[in-house]
Amino acid sequence: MSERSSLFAGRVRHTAAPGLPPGGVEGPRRRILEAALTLFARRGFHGTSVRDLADVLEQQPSALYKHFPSKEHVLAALVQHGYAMHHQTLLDGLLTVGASPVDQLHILVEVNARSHAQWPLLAIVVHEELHALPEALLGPVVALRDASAALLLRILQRGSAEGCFDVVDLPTTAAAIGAMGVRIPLWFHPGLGLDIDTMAHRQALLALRMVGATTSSKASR
Amino acid sequence: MSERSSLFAGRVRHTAAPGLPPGGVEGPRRRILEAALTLFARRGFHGTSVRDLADVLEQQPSALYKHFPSKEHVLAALVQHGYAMHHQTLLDGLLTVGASPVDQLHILVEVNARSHAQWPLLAIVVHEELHALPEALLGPVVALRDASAALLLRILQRGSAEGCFDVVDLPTTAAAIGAMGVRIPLWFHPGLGLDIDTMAHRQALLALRMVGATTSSKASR
DNA sequence: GTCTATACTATGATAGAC
DNA sequence: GTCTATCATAGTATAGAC
Repeated sequence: MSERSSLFAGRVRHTAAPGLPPGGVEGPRRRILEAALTLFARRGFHGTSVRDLADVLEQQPSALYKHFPSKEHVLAALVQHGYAMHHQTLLDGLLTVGASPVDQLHILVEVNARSHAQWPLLAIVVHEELHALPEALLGPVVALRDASAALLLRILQRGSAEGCFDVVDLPTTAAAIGAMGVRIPLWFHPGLGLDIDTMAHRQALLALRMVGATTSSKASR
Repeated sequence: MSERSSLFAGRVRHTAAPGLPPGGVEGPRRRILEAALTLFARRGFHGTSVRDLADVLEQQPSALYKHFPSKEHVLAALVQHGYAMHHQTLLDGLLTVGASPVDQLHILVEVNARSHAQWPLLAIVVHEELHALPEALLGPVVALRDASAALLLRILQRGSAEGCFDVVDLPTTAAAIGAMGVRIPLWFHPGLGLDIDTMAHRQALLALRMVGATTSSKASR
């Protein structure tokens, strides 16, 4: 339980390449984003200088400014990429199930967990470096995050209204379910002998337990 | 659900004074720690300069170096203070209950939640800025954190062995329970119309649900 | 124990040649 | 689109007077 594992705090563990999900940008912009992703995840946005980034890329700092107008724009692109991918993942998951809140919560938690486990560097940067974005770059990005949160809240509300959930307290429960996913990059890694799909499935079971809905057509191990 | 609330990410919200729990240091060192706490929580360790800190204190940067040998030592003192207070809180809580794993899990989650809700600035700095500490200052501090994590794990293991818990998966469950507490400073605030004790009690209920132990002598609302 | 003054380095970003 | 060279500022930390 040591080697600096952590249920309560920590930072990123392994430097899984590529780190950045496919899609969106390509070419030199992508190369820069991948390098920045690793550095920001390990040392933080303010802990990473433009020179550090240029060193990893084996380029001069000035070369980066042909692709991004500032260091902050690099972070903004990463966060945007992360939230967009994540939100799309949630929507894709929801499309695979029916109208049952139980099934919807199950799949939402499952794909959320898979997403965080599969792209831990991106999850870290998005969650822990967002505060470094200036207001101007924050707005568009936060809208996507709020949309994802709203999905969870709506499912919990519908499940309560329909009587299939027994939700103790909406904000506390939603926050607990969200927290479970967000923290994945800080403790989960392949070396645990627990594969991503199993872990994701078990998080879904935990979420269903939290809302008092132990039975699910999808929950049968 | 907007105004930048956040189930999935965020930063600190309100600047509740004093922010730093009582005990330990006093005098000028304490004044410095309190100012640093607010700044580190809001802008991060690397996002805060010694000049920023001196400005808040209405002193010259050089004055700080009579009390701390470096900026990193200020962070180390904060993290140490935070982990020590937190661990003591957990132990104090456990002393108030008997040998039942159900009661022990209940009280552990409850006092953990209260601690995070009451000292959100400190929790933020401890959890999100720990990575900025150099190895030399990290060791002693991390030992306390691991001891706290071990308490939770042992309770879960005992409860499983005694048959009062049905734990789906030890690391996943422990991480989920820990995550729930760690994220409190990012969404909970007094303005929600949910007081600390109620929220803490409900987190304890959620934890008991996660381990399949819905009944508890302390859990009766 | 605080001040003024300053050393020295690192930082984000730009200019202009190729 | 990358390079060399450089600017202006901000960074951590120290020296020495009071």
